[in-house]
Formats: sequence, structure tokens, C-alpha cells
Amino acid sequence: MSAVTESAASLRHLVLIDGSGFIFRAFHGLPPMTRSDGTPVNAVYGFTTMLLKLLNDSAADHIAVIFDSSRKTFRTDLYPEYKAHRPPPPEELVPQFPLVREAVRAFDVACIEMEGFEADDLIAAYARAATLQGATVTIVSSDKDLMQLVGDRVAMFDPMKNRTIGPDEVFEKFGVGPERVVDVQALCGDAADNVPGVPGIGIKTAAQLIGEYGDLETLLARAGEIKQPKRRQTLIDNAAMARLSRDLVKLRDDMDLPEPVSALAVRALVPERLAAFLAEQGFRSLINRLDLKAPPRPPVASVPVSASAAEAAPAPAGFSRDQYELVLDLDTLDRWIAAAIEAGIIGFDTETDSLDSMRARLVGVSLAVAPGRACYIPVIHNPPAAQGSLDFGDASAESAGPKPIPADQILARLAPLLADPSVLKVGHNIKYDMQVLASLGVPVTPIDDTMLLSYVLDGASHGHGLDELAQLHLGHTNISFSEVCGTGKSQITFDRVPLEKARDYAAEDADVTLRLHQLLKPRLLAEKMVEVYETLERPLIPVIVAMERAGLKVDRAFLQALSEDFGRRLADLEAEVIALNGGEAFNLASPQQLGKVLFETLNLPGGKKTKTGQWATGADILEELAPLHPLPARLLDWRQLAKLKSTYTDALVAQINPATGRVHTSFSLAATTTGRLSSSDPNLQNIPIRTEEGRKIRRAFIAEPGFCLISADYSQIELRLVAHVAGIEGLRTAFAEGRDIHAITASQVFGVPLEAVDSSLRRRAKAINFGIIYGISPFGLAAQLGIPQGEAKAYIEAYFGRYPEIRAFMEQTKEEARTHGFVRTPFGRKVFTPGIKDKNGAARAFAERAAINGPIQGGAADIIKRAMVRLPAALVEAGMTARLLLQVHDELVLEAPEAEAEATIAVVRRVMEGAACLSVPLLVEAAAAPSWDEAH
DNA sequence: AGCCTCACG
DNA sequence: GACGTACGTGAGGCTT
Repeated sequence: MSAVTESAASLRHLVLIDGSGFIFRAFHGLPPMTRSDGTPVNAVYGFTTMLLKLLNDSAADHIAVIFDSSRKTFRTDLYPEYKAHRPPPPEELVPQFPLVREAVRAFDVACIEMEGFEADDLIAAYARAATLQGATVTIVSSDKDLMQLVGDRVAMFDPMKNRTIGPDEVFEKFGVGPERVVDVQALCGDAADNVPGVPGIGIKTAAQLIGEYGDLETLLARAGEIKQPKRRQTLIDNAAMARLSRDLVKLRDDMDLPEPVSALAVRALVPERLAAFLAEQGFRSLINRLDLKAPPRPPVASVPVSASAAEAAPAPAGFSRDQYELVLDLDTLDRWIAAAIEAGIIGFDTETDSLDSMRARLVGVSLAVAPGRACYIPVIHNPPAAQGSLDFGDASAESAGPKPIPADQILARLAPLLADPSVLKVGHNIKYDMQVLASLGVPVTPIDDTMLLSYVLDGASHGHGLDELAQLHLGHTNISFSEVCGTGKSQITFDRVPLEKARDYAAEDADVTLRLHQLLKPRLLAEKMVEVYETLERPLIPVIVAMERAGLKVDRAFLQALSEDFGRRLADLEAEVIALNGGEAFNLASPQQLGKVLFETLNLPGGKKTKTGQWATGADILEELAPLHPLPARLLDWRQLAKLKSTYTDALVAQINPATGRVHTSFSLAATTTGRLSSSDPNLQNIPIRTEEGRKIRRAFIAEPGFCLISADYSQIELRLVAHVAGIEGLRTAFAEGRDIHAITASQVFGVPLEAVDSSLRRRAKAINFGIIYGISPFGLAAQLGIPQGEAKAYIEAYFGRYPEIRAFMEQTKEEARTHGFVRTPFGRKVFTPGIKDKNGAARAFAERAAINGPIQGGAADIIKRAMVRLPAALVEAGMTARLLLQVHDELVLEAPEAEAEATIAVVRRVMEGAACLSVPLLVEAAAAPSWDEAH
């Protein structure tokens, strides 16, 4: 009996895994990890968990992982530019390529590659061979280039999105069926692979053309019939390009297979072999998870196979939904609450009908009391909105079926649990859940937050969304929100999701949160981040919740009047600008059109192009042009007012919450690389102040009658941190003596007596001081001061000469970044520095400047966070009723009864100045007034 | 979706 | 010898 016949008898379902695609995704999706010997292994780890999950989930009888062999293939012979602009793989990835192949062999899975062909070609060839033998094939990849292979017996599966890709999904992506994908790609090209395509034709146009003419050859033959003249000509001119592109994109399936299909048969796992490999890589958690000392795992199950096998397969071990329960009666609720108290720690999540926590209504609550044991407690449940039918208010017929427990009864039972000091509530971005519950009068304490844990541990090396972390740390794909609620116009609110579906989604979130907590919390200690998390981040959450809920009062009528005033002046300025352009109208808001007007119509000199080849028209350029022509100055005025009107006066009025009459920003605690907060919807950290027109907007931020706003800001906090961190004696003394720091700097650096420092010298010294904070460069300083680079360089040398400690600090900081991949602030926060070893000099220099800025900006962020954490209790203790409203990096804004203004200021100053004990004093300037503008 | 510009610290 | 750069954010408008 020949090998081929033998395999034909048992070959029913072949799984082909795009190994090369996975390596890159794993590498870029995971934070850096190294083995004890220093070898980077993050891609190996990611690949291993993905392979593990696939082996568990799939019902294949044959399986292979396919790799690219080398960069040179028949395609590069055809077209040397193919993938030519791809940078070489990152340094940290290179040693991982062989390790990933080792991983495949450790699982005893076939590992296929072939000189001269890409993995995609081999996948095509094996898919063809298997389907000829009557088998079905699942291609595990998310590479759109493979979509041309989809058919009756061939499906794709995207493991990241947990989504099967069949003909419908291909049509969705390309606008044509799988058999015409190649023709569409030939027309639209592919920027990522440097496939040229036909200029000016994108995926939409390509699909439309192929749909109309049937295929590429017919289209090219009949190109003369196309109505649009421009399109007709480009197609005629680029027919050869299109054919070349097609040959590049079309997968070859006609080579001799390096291994027969029969060699891909699934083999029983050899536990010792796998354990040895995992141990070598230091993947202890995987060894434990697989329980590798126990009897060997049976080979992959051989259940009947369909294209959707991956979807139908049971969830991976430990992620069963069997113990997710819907809570619809009080007895069940009480059982879960008892289990929560017993456990002492729960995963916790709320579902609502809005992303805006100030408008959201509580739709349901989910709790997880142990991994895999979770429940969903619906609070509001409405029938799905029937499409196209009118609502006759006859809800009874539709909503027949299980009803939630009345909301007040749920809250009465849950509130004691949520406030129970012996039960830790673990949420993911629990700030949001606390907001929603606070609106219902339900406090939540004590708490932990997996989003913040992830943020302090891994910084900006990856996102901190729940779905992303589940994938990363648990190898689990969460049910996506869009799967449950849809997207775009047809998106429904969570209260309309059928209960069983809602249970699976919501319970999973609580479950995953609890599991992530088990993984992340212990890392705090191991990675020396306990202090940062426990004293800076976690206690800040309730403070931020209160600030966001308080909001700020804005003077609506004043803003509207301002908006109208701006509007009139904008119209006048526009008319002036158009007149100055010889009466030729153009869109003043379009940099592209403006560039043409300035440098082509008016022919003004000094035009520069941005990196995309457009004319640069930034404020600095327009200022240079101002002496030459009246138009640029008018346009600057127009831009200023246009910005103020659209971003501030109009937007702020629209953001006033109807229920409170105030604007409520959202602070993000896990957004920045340095540890700062960020503010959005609306952003209240960038309200204008630098110009007179802009300050008018600040005047609209006011206190309630009988109250005042207090603004308290740290004076020169970042420069003080430089003096402290770098130990600069000259600056330390100046700060200790309470001197004008920029004047002192000018005097010391330029070698003139203090009395002789004029405003120009002081301005230059100030720019250098700022430059130091940003990781100074002659270019940057020169641009800032409008002086030649040589002069800027001399200033920097003089500065380093006078303050020699700064040079050592900069070198040490860069070295720290190179050895660890991060720098630490004086309070222990890690600021990650990706790119610090980049071999591109510019990229590296960028990372170096960011590294120098890290401890300074991050340290200042730590200090104000410490102040914010301590302030509420200090105010209460002093008998003050003031509320914190805003944080703007070095400034806090409070609202206080007028009568308490002075006493409140005293408390605020004491807390802020005492928030850290550095080798330089901290100084806070504070004032009270009816509006933010006057208080500042 | 990416770019440009600009508001803040 | 040329290149491309001050650090960190979020929002609005234009263009593709």
C-alpha cells in the first residue's frame, strides 16, 4: 500500500497554519520578554500559545505550519521591487525564527518551507492537494492574500479575531468572490507588499470594474469603453503593470510538494519533548497550564469535520461557559453573593447603554467568583428593536419570557457586597463602573484594576483593553462587543441583547478580569511596581471618579455670544483673504489649497514641503511670510479664530450635560507613556490661555453662585526635577534661594551679572532650560529661538560647561534605557523607551530624547498624583468643603465656597508642596476668582 | 484612516 | 555628506 493511498483513507480535514504571519503578529503584539540567557522570546511565547490553542480547538486529522524560506522568491525575479521596501526584521526577532521552528517540532507538528516560494504558495499547493483528495481545508491566517484560495472546501480562520472567513467575508473585503480576488488585487495593488497595481485605483473601483467586465483580461481588452476619460487612459497605459501585479499576487500551487500530504498526519504529543522545550524557553506558566507531569494529553480529537469546525469546537480548556449563569431570581442572586463573600475576591463588570459614564444607565452586572465561575445579573432587559416595525407600546407580547429582578432589589443586595471591606472588587477600567454605580448612590470599595496593573507593568508596549490582554496573557479571544451589539447604524444598546447572549458576553468579561488579575497582580512584586500601583494609581481612581462627576460649570450664553462674534470676524477675514488672492475663492481651512495660493499663485519664496510632498503651511512658515505679503498674517488670524470656534466655543456648548448643566471630561489613567493623565470628551487640559482671544474661552469656566474657582499650579516643577534628578548644584541653589530661575541661568551660562540680564538673554536661557527637559538638540533649540544651529550648539556647550552634572545625567539615562528598555522616575514608575536600540540614527535619537524626558515629565506626573491622592482627606480634615474639578499636569482646579477660599488655598498649597521631598523645594502658586481665567 | 494644524503642559 | 529631530497629549477639518 502506498503512502498516498494510506493518507487518502484518513485525510478528511487539513489545517494549514501561516507560521510566518504569526511570528510577526506575536512579536508586535507582545511586550518584550527574554529568556534567562537574554535571548528574546516574546514571539516564541506568543506563537506557542497560539499553536497550543489551535491544537486544542481544531478537529483536524492533518496539520502543518508553513514558513517563508528566504526573501528571494520567483516573485523577486519577476519584479525586483516586490516587498523591497520591507525593512529587515527587528534585531530582537531574528534569533526567534529558528526557535519558533523548534516549537513546531516540539509539538510534533509538520514544519514546511521551500526555497524560492513564499509560505502562501505552499499553503495554496497543499490546499489544492488535499481538496483533490476530497478533504476540507482550514487555512489559519489573517493574510488577505490567501483569500483567493477560499472555496467550497477551503475556509480561512483568523485566530486573532476568532472569525471564520468564507466566501461571504471575502466578498465583504474585496467586493468580489474568491475566484476574482486576484484580478481586484492586480488593479488596486498592495502598498504593504509593494505590488504596484494601477495608479489611482483602489479596492472599491477595482471591485466595481471587475464586477462590470467579469475579469482582468476582459477589462484590459475593453478598457477603451470606460466612460471616465482619466480612468480609461490610466488603465490603457498601465495594462502591463496590472498583468505584472496579477502574476505577483497569484499564488503558485504547482511546485513539487516538499513533503507528501500524508506526512502531515496528526501525531500524538510527546509530553517530555514539549516540556523540555518549554522549560528551555522558561515558559513555566505554560508547563503548569498544560499539567505536563500528568498523563499525556490525548491526540487531537477526530470529530467529524466542517469548514466551520473551528467555530463549533469547544472552548479551550478552562474557558468553558458551562458555569456562566443568568441571575433572574433572588435566591440565585443570594447564592452568588454568598459565593463572592466566601471567595473574598471577585471579577466585576457592569454593562450599560452608553460609553459616556455620565449618561449611562446600568443595564446589568456580572460577577466572577473563580476562574470559569461567573454570572450575569440583568437589571434592564428590553426586547430587540424590531426592524421596520412601529412600536405600538405593546411590550407585553414581545417581552414575554424571563424578566430581570427589579432594579432596587438587585441594588439593595449588591450594595453591601460592593462596599464589603473583606471582598476585593477587581474591575477592568473600574473607574467606569464606579461612575455608573456612584450615580445610583452605590460606592465600590476596596478595588483593583487590571487595566491599571497592565499599564504600570507594561507601559505603552501594548494596549490595555480587556480583549487585547485576554488574547495576550490567556490566549483567549473574548466575544467581541460588535458580535453582540453589531456596528454602525444598526448597533443596538446592551439592554436589547438577548439574555443568553448577554450572559455569555458579560460573564466572560468578569471571568477574564479575574483571571488577568491572578496573572498581573503577582508581577507587581516581582517587577518592583508595588509602590507605584498602590500609592499612585489605585488610590487615584476614586479621586478621578469624583472629579469627573463634579464637572465644571460653563457660561453657555457667554460662549454662544463668543461663537457668534468669532463667526462674524471669520467671515470678514475670509473676504479679506479672498480679495488678497485676487478675488479667487478657496477653502482657507485646506492646507493643500492654501499652499498653492501662497507658493504657486502668489509665488512667495521660502516654500517648504512636508514629508508627504505637500506645501508646509504651519504657523511658523506663515510668520516668515508675513513681512512679504498681507495674506499670511490675515490667514493666521483666521486660523486662530477658526480653531477657537470649532474646537472650543461650539464644541464646549455641545458637551454640556443636560442633567447637571456642567461639562464632564473623561480622564484616562492608562493612556500616556510617561504617567501623565490625559483628558478627552472634551479635552479640558488644552483650554486656551496663551493669547488674549483664547483667554476669553477660559473666562467661560466659572463657579456656581457663592462659590469660586481655585487654581493652584506648581512653579517650574519639571525644571526642579531636572535639578533634583541630575543633581545640578547651580540650579539647586537657585531654587533653594527662590530666585528667578531663567534669569539666574542666563547670568551663569552667558557669564553676565544678574543685573545685566535683559529680557532677550532671559528668553534664550528659558528656551535652553526647556530644551534640557526635552532632551536638547542644537536643531531644536535653533528652531525654537530662530538662530543658526551653530549658535544654538554654542549655547548648549556653555550650559553643559556651567552645569556639568547635566551631561552625566543624560548619558546615564540613555544607558539605563539601553540596558532595561525603560527608565524609572524618582518614584519608581517605568517609562518605556522603544526604539532606543534602533539602527536608524534619527529613530534612536528620538528614543534617547524621550528617555531623558521620561524621568522628568513622569516624575512631575507622580508628584501631582501624590498630591491629588492626599488632598481630599486633607480638605475634609481641615473642615473644607471644596471639590477637586480638574488636573492640568502641573495645575489643580477646585471649586470652593467663597468664604472658604483662603483656608482652602492654604490646604492645597500645603498638600501640593509637601507631596514630595526632593533636594529642591516645591513651590505652588494659587489664587481664587469667579472664573478660571482670573484664578490662573 | 492618515495627515496637517494647533490648543495645552 | 545628508538626513531629520525638540517631550507629552487630543480634536477638528481636509483628503483619499
